[in-house]
Amino acid sequence: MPSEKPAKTAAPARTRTEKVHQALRSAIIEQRLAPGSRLPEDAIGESFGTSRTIAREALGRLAVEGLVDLKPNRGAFVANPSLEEGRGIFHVRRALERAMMLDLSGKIDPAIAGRLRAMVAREAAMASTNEPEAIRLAGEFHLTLAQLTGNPLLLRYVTETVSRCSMVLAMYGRPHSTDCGAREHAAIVESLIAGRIEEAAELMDRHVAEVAGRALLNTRVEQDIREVLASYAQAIQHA
Amino acid sequence: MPSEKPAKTAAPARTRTEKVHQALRSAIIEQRLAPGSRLPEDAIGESFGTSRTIAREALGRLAVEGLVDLKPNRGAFVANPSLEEGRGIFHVRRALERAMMLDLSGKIDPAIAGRLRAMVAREAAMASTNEPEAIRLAGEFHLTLAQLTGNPLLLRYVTETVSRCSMVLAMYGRPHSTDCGAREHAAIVESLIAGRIEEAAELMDRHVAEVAGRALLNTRVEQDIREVLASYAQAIQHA
DNA sequence: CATGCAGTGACTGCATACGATTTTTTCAGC
DNA sequence: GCTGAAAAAATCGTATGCAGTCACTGCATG
Repeated sequence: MPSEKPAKTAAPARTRTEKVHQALRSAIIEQRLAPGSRLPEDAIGESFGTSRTIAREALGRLAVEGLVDLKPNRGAFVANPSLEEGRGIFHVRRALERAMMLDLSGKIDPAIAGRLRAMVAREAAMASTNEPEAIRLAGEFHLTLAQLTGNPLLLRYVTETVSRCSMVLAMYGRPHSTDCGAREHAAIVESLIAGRIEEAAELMDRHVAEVAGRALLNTRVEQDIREVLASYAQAIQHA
Repeated sequence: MPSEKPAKTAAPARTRTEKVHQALRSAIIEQRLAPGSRLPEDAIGESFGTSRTIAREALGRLAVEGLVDLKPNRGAFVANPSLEEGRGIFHVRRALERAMMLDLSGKIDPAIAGRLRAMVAREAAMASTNEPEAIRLAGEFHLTLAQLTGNPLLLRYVTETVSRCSMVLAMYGRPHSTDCGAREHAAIVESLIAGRIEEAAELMDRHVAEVAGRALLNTRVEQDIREVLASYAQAIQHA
């Protein structure tokens, strides 16, 4: 049982289905639920004090979002993207965030500028003291920018890709590879505020590419049980 | 009752939920269901010979896709994007399809080249004789390219945006504004086959922008009842 | 010792039932 | 006839129950 409460997102979540939907999403993104693990409807219902109906519906929606795999007659599993899929997700995110920056042209007034600077400052402060919080803030930074475009679809896609990217990073990224984000975010914000949109877009593009590169290039994680067991099998043979 | 059968998509759709999900999606995209119309769970269940459970789950998933609006305790409605949202959707699509083209670098072998040329040829042939089919083929062209990238997320997003763009076009586009697509598609394919990826991306970018522009730029539809009634109110005052 | 097969258990797929909430209709009072 | 409140209808939100399907275990067989 997790000791700390899961982070709450924005919306109030009227119905239980939505509550469970969001809770599961957070749990998956925050890696409380390991990729590939089973998600039985019963267990979820019991955890949240609801019936299977709710759990079932939430799982269906998460499947649409790509956070869980739904296998017919077998049940739901936390998505377990391959390294290759991870690269693909980052690729899409990069394109989206570039478009997002271009869309922000003329939408940065002084009040917003202040808010963005404050966000980045908080992020920088957390970088050395509270890493999980820093990671969360880094993600929120991108989401805030997406929100500023006023484009609901863009917001949805950026939200989804950011979620899945953090999942991929947790799976394949090296630890401590995230703390460098604040400085880059700051540069992006300053370009944005100065109205140098093209430059900001370029910076963002490189930022996302670098985050992807840091994590995905050289790491390799065994996907298959057999790969994991191979080394043990060898050990046995040598013994 | 519709006389022709709805078009079937790729997947076999094992469960009834998935079947209803896909059927509703097709119905919405093909404009069989007008934007804004109610989607009562009972009615849907009855139409498909299932219980509300199925209908409800399908609606929830469609809501995640953005094709229906789910209002708490009120029910589901076919999405009714404003002109502004329509522009936003096209904006996202443009970014995605640009990324898609760049992703196709080195993935066009002779066999694929042939397939693409054939597709465009069929499209051109249909342009004057069978317009609905031409529109369908035009959409399929984009989907085929997305599939060729081998990036599942990109495919999903392109599929979604293409769907929603055709919806938006049907709502706000002028009639007969779609037939010019084949020539542009041909140019894109030739650049692609020749390996001039940057050029192909540029062409695609302009292509999507133009499709959007043709439809959305000069048309204006009153979104709000009040806007519609404003002129009448004025007339009364003048009388 | 490896392989095939039937029994068992767990879990999903779907339908139905009931309480809650919203919308519409009805009807009394002005 | 219009306004407003109360009753009625419609429809959603959720729980529960049953049947179907799949995976797994253990045993028999080559």
